[in-house]
Amino acid sequence: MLDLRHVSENLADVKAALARRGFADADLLDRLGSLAEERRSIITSVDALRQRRNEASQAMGRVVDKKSEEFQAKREQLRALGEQIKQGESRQAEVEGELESILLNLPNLPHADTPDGLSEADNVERRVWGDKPSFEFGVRDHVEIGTALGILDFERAAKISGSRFVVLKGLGSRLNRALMQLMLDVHTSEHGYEEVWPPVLVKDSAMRGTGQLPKFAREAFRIAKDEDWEAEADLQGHDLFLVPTAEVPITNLHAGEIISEAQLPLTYTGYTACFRSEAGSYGKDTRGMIRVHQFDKVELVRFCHPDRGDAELDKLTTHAETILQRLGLHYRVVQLCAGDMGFAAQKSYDLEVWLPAQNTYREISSCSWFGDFQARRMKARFRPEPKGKPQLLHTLNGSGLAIGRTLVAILEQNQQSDGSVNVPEALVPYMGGIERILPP
RNA sequence: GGAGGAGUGGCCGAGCGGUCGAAGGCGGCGGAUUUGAAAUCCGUUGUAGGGGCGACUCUACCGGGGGUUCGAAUCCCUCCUCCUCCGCCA
Repeated sequence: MLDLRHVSENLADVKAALARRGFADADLLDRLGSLAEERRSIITSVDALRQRRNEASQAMGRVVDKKSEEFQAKREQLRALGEQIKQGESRQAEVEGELESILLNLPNLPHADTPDGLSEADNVERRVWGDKPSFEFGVRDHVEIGTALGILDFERAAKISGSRFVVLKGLGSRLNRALMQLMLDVHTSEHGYEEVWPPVLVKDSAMRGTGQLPKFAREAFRIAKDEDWEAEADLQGHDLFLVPTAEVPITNLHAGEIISEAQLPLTYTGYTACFRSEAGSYGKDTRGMIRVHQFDKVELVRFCHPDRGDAELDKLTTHAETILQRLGLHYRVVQLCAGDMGFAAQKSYDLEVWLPAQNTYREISSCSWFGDFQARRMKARFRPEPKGKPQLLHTLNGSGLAIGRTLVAILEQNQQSDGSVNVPEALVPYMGGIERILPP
């Protein structure tokens, strides 16, 4: 969420910044400006009325004879004043409600470093690691490879759960588990993250905190708690959502808290299954396990001092990259342009791994710096040393990595002419010494 | 699912419907004392939003929301959370 004061005092700048990401609803921002003004004048007048009432009420408390006519008359007067206050308060609540709903739907302002552009095509390649593997045989995609090896089963997944699901079997399942362990081990013991295993069902307040709600409700799976199932459209805390990423529960760990500055940065890594409805992506990546409703991911989350955000983003990105390097997977890093960034991000790098069967790089990690955007929604603050006023934290997160897509990349980049797949050296210990997955 | 109990400031904990943003303690900060430290003493110490160049001032907040009242931390309703006991359960 953007700061109301900042937005209303810098309307033109905010409009321009939002336009960079393709958000061009100038009327909405004007509406916000006039509401902000109205809000201030209501507060001023209601406060004055309240002050009058407080003084008068206190005077009444000191009156000895509470049965006197004077007292009765005064009481009538104050009753009218009370009505006025009530009216003012309800108008204030109305105005603030509308302001909040506008603010909750405004995306973050792109950072000055974020390049211009409105689509994926405008992203900027920052670096490339490794070389494209070359094959002297026709490359096959992960669906073919995995199915032939008997480690991926899309047909049975569809039987059980429908399209966009996969069953991992045998060494496929083991590979998935090995990846999870490798990632968590590296991030905890080499990069200093604290490991957490959070709930994957979360309240709407958590989804709001990180920015998934209210705008992207359709992209989440929602669990109804009781027979309200279809009845209630508004989200009043009765429902739970399946997390689309561990970012949600882990970032919300510190919602409503005030952290002491000395504890910063706070860094967490955690594995969760992730659930996405993929509404609006019909027909996109329908084959294979690139885009599925349920996948596994190890996430990295950092909370830091506002001055450190940029450096923290570089660090976080490097941590995610380490995994790809350990696995020997060819990839590149692109910086997202303003229009391609997520709703809450102000600066983002994507890690894109090479998929030979698609002859393209595909996102396997997205590392973002959110500034105080999420922190404001969550009320996550820190206290500057030694005795300063609480200030909003900065939050960052990135996939480290999406396990499913990593598995795809391994199958495709490490495929052999005989249909087997080499297990990356770093994973061999986690695979019980198995170095190669052979066809049955 | 059934029966009870509780939610107050960073923490603990008091609080007859008016003088309560809230006693007291702990913690934090500043100072005195000390060669230094501990101990002791004195002072200070919430958040947010208005107004003012500023000193400052006003308003709101005692789990959330609603109500009663001239006036609510205190009374009523409702929701949420936590705890205890019983049942069920991986």
